[in-house]
Parts: sequence; C-alpha cells; structure tokens
Amino acid sequence: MTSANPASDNSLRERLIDVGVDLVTTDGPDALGLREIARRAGVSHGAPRRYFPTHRALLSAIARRGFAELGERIADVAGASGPPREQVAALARAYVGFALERRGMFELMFRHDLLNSEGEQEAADGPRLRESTVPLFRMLVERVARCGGSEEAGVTAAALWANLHGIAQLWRWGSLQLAMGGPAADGGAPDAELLDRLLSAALDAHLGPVTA
Amino acid sequence: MTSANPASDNSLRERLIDVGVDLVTTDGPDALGLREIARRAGVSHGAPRRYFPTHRALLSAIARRGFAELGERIADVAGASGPPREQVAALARAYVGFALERRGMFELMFRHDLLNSEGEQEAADGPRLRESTVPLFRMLVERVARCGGSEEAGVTAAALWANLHGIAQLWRWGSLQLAMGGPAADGGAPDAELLDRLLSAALDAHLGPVTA
DNA sequence: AGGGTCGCGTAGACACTGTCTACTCGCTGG
DNA sequence: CCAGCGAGTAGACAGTGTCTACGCGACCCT
Repeated sequence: MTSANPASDNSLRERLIDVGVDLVTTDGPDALGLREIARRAGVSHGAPRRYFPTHRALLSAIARRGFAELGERIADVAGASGPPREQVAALARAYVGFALERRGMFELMFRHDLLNSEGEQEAADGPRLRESTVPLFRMLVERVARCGGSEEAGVTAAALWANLHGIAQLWRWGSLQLAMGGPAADGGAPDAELLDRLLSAALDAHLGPVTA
Repeated sequence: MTSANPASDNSLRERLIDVGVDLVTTDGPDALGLREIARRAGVSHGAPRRYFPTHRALLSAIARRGFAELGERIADVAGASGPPREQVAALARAYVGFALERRGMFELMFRHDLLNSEGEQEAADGPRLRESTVPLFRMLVERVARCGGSEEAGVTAAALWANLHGIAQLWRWGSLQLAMGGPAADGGAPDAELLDRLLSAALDAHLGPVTA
C-alpha cells in the first residue's frame, strides 16, 4: 500500500530530510554522510535504509526540498506586478540570490553525481529530479515572452537562464571577482556592486537595454 | 600528450598525473580515488604521498593539466585572424567544446570541493589554481574590447563568460535540452542545432546582432 | 672500500564510509 | 494467544584517505 499521505505520516523519513537540509545549508554537500545524518537524527546508521534504498536517494530527497524552496521564491517574485522587464529582473535576482544565500543547497541541487540518475528513481515519490527545473523555466520563458523580443522567447529565456546560472556558479567559485577586480580589488567597488553590474549587464544583453 | 619528457626527473609524479588525466577523461572525477590512481600507476597506495601531501593536491595537479589544455585550445583559436566578432565566437565555441568533449576533466576543474583551497597550496609548483582562469579571461576581454561595444569590455566579457559557462554546465546536466525541447524533442531539431542556436543567442546578446 | 645518509617506495594500522544481512523489539489483527 | 509484520539495531564487509614505521638501493664522503 503506497500510503497516500505525503505529510508527516512517517516521522523519521521527514526528520532525516530535515536534518539533511540543515546540514547542507550549514556545512555543504560534503557533510551529508549517510551515517552523519542518521547520527544527528538520533537513529542508527541502518535506519535510513528503511525509507531510502540508497544514499543518493536520500540526497535526492534533500535536493528536492531545495528545488521546492527555489520554486517558492521564484513564484513569490513572479506574483508581483510591474513592467514585465522588471519582473524578469526580479526573477533573476531571486535565482542568483538563492544560489548565494543557500550556497550548500544550491551546490547539492546541481551535483548530479550525488543525486539519483536515470535508472534508479523513487518513481512513486514524484517526478524525476532533473525535471524539477522545468516549471521554473516555464515561468521565466513566460515573463521573457511578455518582454516582447522579436526572437523566439524560449531560446532567449534559456540563454538568460544559463547566464544567471553561470554567474552564480563562477561567483561562488570566486573567479569572477578575481577576473574583474584583479588580485587586489580597488576599494571603490565592493563585491556586491560588481555582482549587480554583472547582473544588469546580463539582463540588458538578453532583453535589450532598459529604454528599448 | 607528448610524453617525450626531456627531464623525466620525477617520473612517478608525472605518471600519477598522467594516469589521473586518463582516468578523469574516461570515468569522471568520481573515479579519481587516490588508491585507484596508485594502482593503475603500478605503485602502492602510500607512494603518491611522496609527491602530493594530500589527495586534493594530486587532484589539483590533474586539474591544472586541464586548465593548461583549455588554455592551449583558447590560444589556438585566438591566434586566427578575422573579424573580431568572429574571433570571440571561435573562443566561445572552443570553451563550450572543451566542456562537452572533455566532460570529466571540465567537471573536475570546477569542483572546488575536490581541489586545493586557499590555505593549502603547493606554492612552489605554480600559481594558485583558482587564478588559472585569469589569463584565459584576459584573452576574452581583449577580443571583446576589439568588438567595440560602448560599455566597459570587462563587464561584458565577464557576463559572456558566465553565459558560456552556464550553457556548458546546464547542457551537460541535460536541463537545457529538457527545457527547450520538451520531454520528447521535436525531430526537426537535433541537440546539436539547439546548442548552436543557444550559443548564437548568447553571442548576439552580449556583442549585439551580427550586422551591427 | 666501508659506512652513513637520504630519496623512494612498501606495508600495515586507523578511523571512517556506504551497503548488506541477521536479529530484536513492540504492536496489531485474526 | 500468538503469528506476523513494520521499524529500528547492530555487526560484518569492502573500500577510502591519512599516518607511521619500516626496507632498500644508490649515492657521497672520508
């Protein structure tokens, strides 16, 4: 019987995920050992196996929480009214903001070597993890289309998404700060302002300049 | 690749890196166990420690090879003559091409959790690994500046780099194919063409349309 | 030539990991 | 009442990275 109650019917299962979410946000994906999670949840190392057939399955469930939270953030700013261009900008800031605030979680979400891959899926638990980004992308392409570029909105949205993702990734790695600011950044430009200029440049590039 | 090593002063050190490069190219970063590398090099598991104080140091040396090869590719296409816009396009294709052909290596190069971080460096072996991208970025910003955008070339180049990096990353993850093509892609657009459209869109966005 | 030293690599131990399997409880249903 | 089952425990196993002690061969220096 697949218990239909998705809520808190199985307490340990949820507790394990909770512990994992806390752990990944504070210490990053490397801290997500199976035994460590079990330890912090107060159970023995074999207990998680009752709910997750493998370590990756547990990590996938944790990552799913991350996608859910990112989805909430995106949906929040997508609900705001305003000129479509500003909506896309808000989306972009939400995406990059999530990547920088929830560093560890964002890292996990795109570490596909740690997550469940094709063959092995929970199957009954929900859609495949890789498809978690699809609804988010749909929101983006919709807002981009409303900006009314002549080109196909799908391609533009995809390129913009890639740009945001790349900014988040390289910024976290520190390469962009290094490349733009030099080894010793000039004091006039704190990192936050650099990042903002970068984001504006990306938005201008894909959506056209503000006054267009 | 030419192992016509003039010095071969420290044969094992180079051999370990060679083995690592081969391994990461075929099986990805997860296959780069310290003991596995030693095994394939025909030495015991304690031997690498003579040359690399820690596992990460060895992986960093392997990744350095990757940055070197990427640098060669970039330098090759950067040497070609032609309109500046075409030079930037060639650079972009080289970057993404490297990421897709040398998947495992590219993955390793940006897995900073596996690589040496700030404190611990080989120090005498060369510049810090994180700075390996700086000269490559300089080439890009130079070519971008030659395209003569009104804006600051540094910011444009950084945004473009991030875009290329994001395309490479998300394409490898499969998200872009999923987002653009849908679950079952329309037969008219094979993946290669999708990728090309994406790349062109990014170049057009950051450099202005072709006829400008 | 003999003896000490040192680079280079081996081998074992240690703590730790993820997975697998046998086992023990406590509860519930017939 | 007791068989069965869900849920969690505990131990074993192979494998990992790091650390330490130990050989071994070549070299240099009186």
